[in-house]
Amino acid sequence: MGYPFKEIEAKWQKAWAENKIFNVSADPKRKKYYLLEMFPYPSGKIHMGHVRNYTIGDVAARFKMIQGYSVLHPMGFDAFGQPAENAAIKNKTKPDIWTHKCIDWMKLELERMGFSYDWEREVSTCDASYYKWNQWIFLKMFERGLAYRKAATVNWCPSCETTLANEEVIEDGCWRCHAKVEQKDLEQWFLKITEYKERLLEDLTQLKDWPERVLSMQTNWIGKSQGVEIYFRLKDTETTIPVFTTRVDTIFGATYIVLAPEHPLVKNIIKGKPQEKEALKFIDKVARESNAARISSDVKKEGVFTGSYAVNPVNNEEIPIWVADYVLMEYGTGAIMAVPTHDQRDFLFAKEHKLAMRVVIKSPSRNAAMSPDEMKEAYEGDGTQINSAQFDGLANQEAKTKIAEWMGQTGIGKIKTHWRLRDWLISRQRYWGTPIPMIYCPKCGVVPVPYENLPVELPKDAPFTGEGGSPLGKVKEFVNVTCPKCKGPARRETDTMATFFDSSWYFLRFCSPGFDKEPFSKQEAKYWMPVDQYIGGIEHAILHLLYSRFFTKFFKDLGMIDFSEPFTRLLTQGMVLKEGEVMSKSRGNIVDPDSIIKEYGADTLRLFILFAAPPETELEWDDRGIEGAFRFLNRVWRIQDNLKDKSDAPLIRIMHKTIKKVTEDIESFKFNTAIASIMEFVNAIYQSQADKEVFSNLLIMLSPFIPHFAEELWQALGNKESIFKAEWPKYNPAMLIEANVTIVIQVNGKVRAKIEVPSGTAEARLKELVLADEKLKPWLNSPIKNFILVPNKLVNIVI
RNA sequence: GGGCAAGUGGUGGAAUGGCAUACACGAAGGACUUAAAAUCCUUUGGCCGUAAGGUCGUGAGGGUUCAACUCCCUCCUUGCCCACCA
Repeated sequence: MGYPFKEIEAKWQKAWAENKIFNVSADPKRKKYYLLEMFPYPSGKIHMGHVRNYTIGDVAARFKMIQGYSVLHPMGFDAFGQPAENAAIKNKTKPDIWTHKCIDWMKLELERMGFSYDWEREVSTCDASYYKWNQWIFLKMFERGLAYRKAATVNWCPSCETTLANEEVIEDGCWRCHAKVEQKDLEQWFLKITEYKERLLEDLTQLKDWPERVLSMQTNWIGKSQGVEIYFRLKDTETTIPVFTTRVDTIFGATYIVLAPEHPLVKNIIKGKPQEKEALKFIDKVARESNAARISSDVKKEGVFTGSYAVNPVNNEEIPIWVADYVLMEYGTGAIMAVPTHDQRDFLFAKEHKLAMRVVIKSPSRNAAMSPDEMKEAYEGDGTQINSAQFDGLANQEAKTKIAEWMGQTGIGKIKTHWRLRDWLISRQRYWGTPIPMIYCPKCGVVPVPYENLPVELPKDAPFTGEGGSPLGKVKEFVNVTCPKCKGPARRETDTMATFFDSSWYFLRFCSPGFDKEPFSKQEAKYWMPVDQYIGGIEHAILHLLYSRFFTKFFKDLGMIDFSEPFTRLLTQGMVLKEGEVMSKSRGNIVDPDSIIKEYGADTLRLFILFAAPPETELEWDDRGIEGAFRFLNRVWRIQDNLKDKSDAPLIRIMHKTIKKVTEDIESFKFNTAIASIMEFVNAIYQSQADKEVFSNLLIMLSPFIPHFAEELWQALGNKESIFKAEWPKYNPAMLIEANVTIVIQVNGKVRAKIEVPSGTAEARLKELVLADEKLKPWLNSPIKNFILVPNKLVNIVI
């Protein structure tokens, strides 16, 4: 029962496609708006997360469209990647066939939701016409030394049999299958994202319309930390041990040094010492432990004395050198100076091993410095320098600068900045990805494939079983090539690119999807870019967004674009939950969008999802909420049969208020409250009588949310053009001013009465009226101390 | 351990210094109906009260203010991200 959504939705989806109302081209006379949602991985079925993401985007796109913008709203598929390979093995087909089947099906589902995409711009990253440009970009990076090869210990997932980027290792497990990650040595291709670290960090300040959360995650990931590298000398030798510290103000409190167990110096300095045997045993033990185990044992910090001493360059003090598991070789110099009084980890370690301590910062909240014996924990706060020679008496923050300068001058140390960001490992020993366009020649070495030979096409029939090694290595015609330089026999690179490469620039490709001279047309990109609004999940807050920013800066350096940030505004939508848990196959709590569309229609699904929660927060799925949304649509549907010649004056006032509220709310992505105020408006129509004009405005306001429904009723009113060519209604500010206003009267902050007075009543007159109010009499039994007036709203009488 | 969010009726949520709980769901009652569905109308935070009305109430405690869900401090809980990062 209910309105005939099935026919209506099919009818308008067809009509919109035939009339190409969502197909746009660059039009310098109109203002552009580029709205982009993160394109999906074609798994075969859309889920509620997609529906939510794309519905939010569709509202914004259609809203801008009705406001007269030239709106670019494209869609495509992030089509390379492991799951297609796995699915192809399982279903005894080929990734190519499998993926295209999935794309066709998903496209159908997206069309059924009524999204306003310009399908003429569709791209799939697995098509040679797309990945050709991945290879082109790679070659450009190679020319500039940004793509390089190096032997490295890499994260290896034994289950997926491939290498993983640092970013893809989550708490010692593979990000996809959670299998325990192992370490393995391989020759790999890296992208030098670290070359852009300063710009990636600095430009975050330009991103005023990104969520705070995402900015701080990116900042943490880049991980800039400023400090000093101090050169300790190994006692009785000329060997220096550099250590990195951000707390150079505590240098006079350093009472020992700690090296990471993997530190290259360790084996040297224990040689022949009585502690050698014990130390070797310890190092071996740590080496066998996984990273996770090392981190989880955070309660107890283990370590051994090496038998050697270092000389503290600031005071020539000899201090013991230890090896401990809480120092990591990957960070800093793999060696630290330990200041147990002012660093909690050092404190615990020193207590455990009865090492010396010295206080060098006096807390401002105490008269005298603490003695190390009475300390229960390290003091990590600010204070005044003590026991610090010529720096005594300085505030420690000031001392930081002074000591660093002094060290620089004397050569004791050097101001240094450390970064957490590592270069990006993009080689994958997998089939379903972009072939890396490189050739290995026994004579010429590493030779890039010439531009005119692109694309290096992925062979259609690689024999892959999912077991070890790269499937491309088994295709002889692919591997065996002639060297472009010497024409001698050579071997092709058989690794493919990480799929994050594909998605790092697709937003540029959408500007000119068929362009065949370069990855994108500079002219088109100049018109459409940057993306005005980007929408997607928080799970991409670091990787995808960081890589896209990196690529954008690279294109700027190539002179292809003149902006440095790709996404002006970013919205990260919340997840869809059911019974408080994320919808997922493994939990078995999935609601299939298709079944909802069949039963209630796409408009009902859209309305529910937009109304149930604001876009950024989590959304709790509720079957009854769907029915509520459907009921509302039917309620609006019935209005058309009861239109009158003239609307009531109060209803027209409410309409103007509603227009204001809905316009502002949509602009700030508060779709739930925009819909709520439309519902109030509909309730008011039911209490009153509406004419065609009022109803038309109602439909336009509804159209971004429930497009088929609004279009149907719009044209049923006799309109020949699409509602999306109509004009967004404007409110008349004069209609918002009420003749009478209700004034809330408080006594000592508590509401005691309400009176209705003409809008703009003067204070003296209002006071008179208020004090005459009968209801207030019992409360005004003491002298009035103060009379506070908030115009047209409230008075508070203080007694 | 650090950072960032968030905590409001039976439920999703609204209000960002000025009437706490808009809008919706659910529930209860009524109208229509042979009946049901659908629809329409009414009520719906707790406690006291027949009622008028009073009183308490936005995770806990304190503070600022004429006035605090909103701002400040301390704490608790949950979620997300980072993490022996020197």
